[in-house]
Amino acid sequence: MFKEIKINYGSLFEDALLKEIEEVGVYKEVRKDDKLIEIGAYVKSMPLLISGAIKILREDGDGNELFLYFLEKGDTCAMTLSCCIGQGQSKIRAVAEVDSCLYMIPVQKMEEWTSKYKSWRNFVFASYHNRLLELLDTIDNIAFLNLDKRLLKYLQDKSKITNSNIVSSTHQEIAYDLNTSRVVISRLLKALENKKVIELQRNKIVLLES
DNA sequence: TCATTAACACGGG
DNA sequence: CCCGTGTTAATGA
Repeated sequence: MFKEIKINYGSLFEDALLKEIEEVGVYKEVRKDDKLIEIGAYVKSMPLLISGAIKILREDGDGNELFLYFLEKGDTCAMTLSCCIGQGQSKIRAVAEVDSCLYMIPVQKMEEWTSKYKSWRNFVFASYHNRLLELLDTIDNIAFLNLDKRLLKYLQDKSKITNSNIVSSTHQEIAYDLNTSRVVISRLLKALENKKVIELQRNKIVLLES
């Protein structure tokens, strides 16, 4: 299983670091909808994503969820990084979007590697950078785009991470992620279908060629 | 005007 | 039958 690490991270990390990852890392497989991190949880290890995709969600005081972004292979969780530095609790929830494979690294190693390996520092900074850009993009979406644009982007994101133009979600699930009601999603999806952008089926949404 | 909530009918598995 | 879907009416921001 370690060769998976090498394939996805080999170009980023020097051999000595790869060797350490192999020694202390724990390989883990998760199924779709498995919860990886709960809000308020203390983070004990940081994940290196090898395959699959993780959905990152925020939650308001009333328990309403809001989709933030997806993590894909080669990504790590920036929230975890910040938790490790500040010893804090997670502010987000992480749920496996599809069956995924991870390498779990104990947080104690974080600090050690940060001073020891240049490539690790670069990786951490790059991860922060990417997450920040991703978040800005999401904020733009929420603040400046109408819900129909947001919905379309959500579908396209989802299609991208599953490498398929078929999105298997119910209208209700989408409504939860975008923090709105199913009626609205149904109506907007219907409108998109009329515009020949998508095709609707039960439990399935087919994205047509654009 | 547009979202939300509740309610209802339709239909496929 | 159960659940996802499509629609409408009432209400509110």
